[in-house]
Amino acid sequence: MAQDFSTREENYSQWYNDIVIKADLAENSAVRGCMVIKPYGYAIWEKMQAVLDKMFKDTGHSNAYFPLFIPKSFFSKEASHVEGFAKECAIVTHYRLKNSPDGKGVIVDETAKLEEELIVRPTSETIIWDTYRNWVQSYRDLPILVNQWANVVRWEMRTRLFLRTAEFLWQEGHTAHSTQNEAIAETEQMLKVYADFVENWMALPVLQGIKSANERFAGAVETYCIESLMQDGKALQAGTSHFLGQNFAKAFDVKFTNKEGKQDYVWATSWGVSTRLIGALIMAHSDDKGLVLPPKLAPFQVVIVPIYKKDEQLAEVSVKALEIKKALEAIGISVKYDNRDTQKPGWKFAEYEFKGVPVRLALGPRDIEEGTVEVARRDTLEKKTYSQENIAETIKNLLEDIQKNLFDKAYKFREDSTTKVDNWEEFKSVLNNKGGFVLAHWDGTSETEQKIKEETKATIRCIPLNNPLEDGKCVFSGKPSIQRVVFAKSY
RNA sequence: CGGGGUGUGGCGCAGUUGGCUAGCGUACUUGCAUGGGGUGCAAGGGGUCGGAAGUUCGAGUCUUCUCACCCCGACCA
Repeated sequence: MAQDFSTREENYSQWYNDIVIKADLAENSAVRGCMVIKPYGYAIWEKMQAVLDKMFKDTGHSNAYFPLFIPKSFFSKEASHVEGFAKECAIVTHYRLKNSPDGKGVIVDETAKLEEELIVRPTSETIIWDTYRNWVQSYRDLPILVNQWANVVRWEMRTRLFLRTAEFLWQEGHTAHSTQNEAIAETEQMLKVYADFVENWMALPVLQGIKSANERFAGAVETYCIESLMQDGKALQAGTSHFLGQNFAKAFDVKFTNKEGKQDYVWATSWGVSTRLIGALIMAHSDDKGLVLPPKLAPFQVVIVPIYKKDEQLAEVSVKALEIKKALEAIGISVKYDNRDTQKPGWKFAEYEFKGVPVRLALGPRDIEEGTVEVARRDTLEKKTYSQENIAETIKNLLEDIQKNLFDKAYKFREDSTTKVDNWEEFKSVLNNKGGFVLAHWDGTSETEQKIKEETKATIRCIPLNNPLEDGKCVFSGKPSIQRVVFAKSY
């Protein structure tokens, strides 16, 4: 069978869709905007969850679970929050169905109308802060360090698998603190956790920074983010961490008695990453032959494909293959031995290639005779024959090398795609022709950012942490500026 | 939510100004050969043409409505 993928060059978004479908990660469901995450795609999410969950626990957090439904009245308690989410909420209005009078199916029973309508959570701040009120009396009850793994619903107009769906999976951390400084430290700590995860596990370099007022989370005082760059030159926000100040504490009346015996509102944070990370993972590393996965997140890191003609040969090859599998597993490498007789070796090679398995071993009668094994790496598509001696060690090093190579490649791409720009013409030209991150001076006003967005589609992705100060003139308004900020078109 | 497009065996598609038995590729099943990069040959099974209503002697084809998906906008993680 010939090439059945779109290439990045031909049609980037089609290429992305093809990979999601053909690598068996997810598919559209019967429900508009909602996807089915298939086992292979879900396995990646489970790996992400496992790593992040440990990171959260290691920083002192515990998991809990709050309801899917939120009373409508909760939403209006925090003004900017409701404004931010009102337009994309799913609402439960009734609790019963009945048989249709015409005998065809069921209809909503109008007599079963809910006293108070329920919102399907687009995020859980309101229900959680309403709950926290009862958990906090004294500074001794703080901090509260809770995370939940959940699904949320945002009624999006236009959806794309993993990148934007009406329902998605995520984690949301919600913490409460007795001081502002402690809450800010928590916000920054979790940003670092995300950056660590995305760089060291997803092999994707990120910029860490804070959002401009326009891009800030609805209800936050400050939004911190990590921003990554995709191969088409568009930015993707990989994670956010919010310092919520006392906004939600005031809205939900969460007070505590401090050491001085005085009442004060608690200080809050929230932080989250979602299944969108899988979209980032796909777009960051994959090529025209399909998915490319970093070894640390691949559902299985190595696949062994036996080559044989007769059953006796398969038996012989299998002995060796299982021996190698065992040796690899002994040092923590996950291995699939694909001895299905229903598919040909060549077919399997192609399949594992577009599913992004980092390393493929082929083992046949010739190898048995010569004590060798053929090793193919997915990232560079190189094929080499190694001795079976020390094969586990060889593969271990190879996996580490692949992980590093993917990061380095993505890092180089980001560096090559980052441009300093000092005038408006150049700004527009770089965005339209080259894309990527554009570092430019900005006068700090929302109006300017808004106008730039209208003219170029680019937004401020972040103001980097520890950003070097540098006098200059705003690329749009010409007004004085003290630093460059990061502009890009984004997902 | 606006503009454009597409819905025909699992998947990808063809189907003329309405016409008689709805095709092709691939996948699937069986057999034989094959097996170090998506095997070859042969024989088979599978479709109320997205759904509903209408026009007509006759609808995959025309009309209206509806649903879903894709692309481009506005909005958003």
